[in-house]
Amino acid sequence: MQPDRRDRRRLEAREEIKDTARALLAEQGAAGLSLRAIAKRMGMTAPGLYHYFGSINDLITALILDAFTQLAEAVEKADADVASRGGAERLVAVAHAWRRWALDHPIDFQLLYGSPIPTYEQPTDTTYPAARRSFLVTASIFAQAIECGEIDLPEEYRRLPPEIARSLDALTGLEGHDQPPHALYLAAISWARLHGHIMLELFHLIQPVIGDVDALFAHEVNALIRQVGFTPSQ
Amino acid sequence: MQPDRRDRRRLEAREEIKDTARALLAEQGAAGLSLRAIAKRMGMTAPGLYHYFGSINDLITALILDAFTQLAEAVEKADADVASRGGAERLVAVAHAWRRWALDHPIDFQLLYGSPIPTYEQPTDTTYPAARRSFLVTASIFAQAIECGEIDLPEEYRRLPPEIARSLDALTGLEGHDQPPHALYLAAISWARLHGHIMLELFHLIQPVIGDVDALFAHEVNALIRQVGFTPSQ
DNA sequence: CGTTTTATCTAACACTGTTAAAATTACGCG
DNA sequence: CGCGTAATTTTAACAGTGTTAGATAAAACG
Repeated sequence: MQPDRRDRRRLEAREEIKDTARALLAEQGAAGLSLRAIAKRMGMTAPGLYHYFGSINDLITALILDAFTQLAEAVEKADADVASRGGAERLVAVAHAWRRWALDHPIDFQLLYGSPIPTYEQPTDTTYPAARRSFLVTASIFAQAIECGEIDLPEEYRRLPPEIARSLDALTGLEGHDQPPHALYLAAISWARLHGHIMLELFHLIQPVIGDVDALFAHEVNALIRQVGFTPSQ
Repeated sequence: MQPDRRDRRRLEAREEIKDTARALLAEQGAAGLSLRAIAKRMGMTAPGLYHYFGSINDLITALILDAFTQLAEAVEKADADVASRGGAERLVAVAHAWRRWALDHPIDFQLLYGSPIPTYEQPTDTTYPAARRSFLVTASIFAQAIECGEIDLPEEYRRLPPEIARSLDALTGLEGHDQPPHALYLAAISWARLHGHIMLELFHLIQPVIGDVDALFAHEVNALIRQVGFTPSQ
């Protein structure tokens, strides 16, 4: 017997299903995603897919995990491209890459950070590690910037609330979280600011008042850089 | 004939349908919402609902509009309760009321700012005015604070990007937008920051790293107050 | 070749939104 | 009161959905 060959065939089939789902998702949005549609496009029938995914929820979860790593890779690449520069520039690059990926993959992004499928319930324990990968890029930048003295922490971020400091202390050193508390905190609030802009933009809620959302985002990223304490001259 | 009586009956039926939908939504989430479920609970059949709503999309849109005004009223009330105080305190009150409403009505909030129903497409031109009402509360606070000299604009917000300034200038004076450009801009970025925190919190994405999200939000609101230039002493 | 495992299909169930047509109810007026 | 009209509501049906059970085809192994 050749389990490799069979397993490979099985994995290929899983990939083909996911690719078809992604294509359907891109063409017709979340409403166009259905097992029967996927199966028809692949030349088979819906129940056949159950040999590769236990349910449509499992399939969606797989798509979400893939999308998270795709986002993380885009963000990591953007960071790597300017790795030689200072933390401020790296953070700017990461922020713009993050937004760009969201705008280029709106359905995937809503799959990650919205809940476009009513029947679908996100298995938080599974998806969070995938979500964390992008976050850690930001956290690492802050960690290094703090260590290198690129950041002069403003008063409001110098002393963290004790409850939060406790959580962050407990986290530091744990599984991949080798960043100091301040880096994690700054990364978290940066993530939230970034995320808010992107989501409002994706839903076209901020365009009517601001108009040029590109300029808004660029300006706000610059403001963020200053407000977290990056020294302007550097 | 008494059109008033019939119209009133019709409006009451519409309200009953929406209330039933809200109850179903609260009990079973977005997945539990269906015309047949609503009809069954009301003691009628699904096609009967079509005399009150053209489609389930129309019904959802109505729910969204109601939720937007409910959010706006909560925010306006929070502002009114501290109307005598300074802009900083008003903004803090509004921010917390906003978050509180979101946490107390997670499904409604996702209905507003997510797209929980795949087949549903938001009629932006209809929902945006409703969304704007909450936004205008924040904008008004900023407008008054700027006028009263409560705000000493930091460098990064003193000069706005020309593309944005142009949009904001065009908006000022138009339909209810009597706020100066800087007030609108500060309100927009505050909204985005607020929104990002709330969304990440609703999806339980920020708890694993921060822990005490109440403390995080309170701290970030305080940071926002300072960063937009509210004088600390006031 | 036969056997056994793997993969896929057909049929069915309980749902979904929606439409057409029929049936029922309520109302105003002579 | 009773008739006629208009407003409601129901039944039946269509085309979808995810999912399961059981039969069937295909491939792999001895």
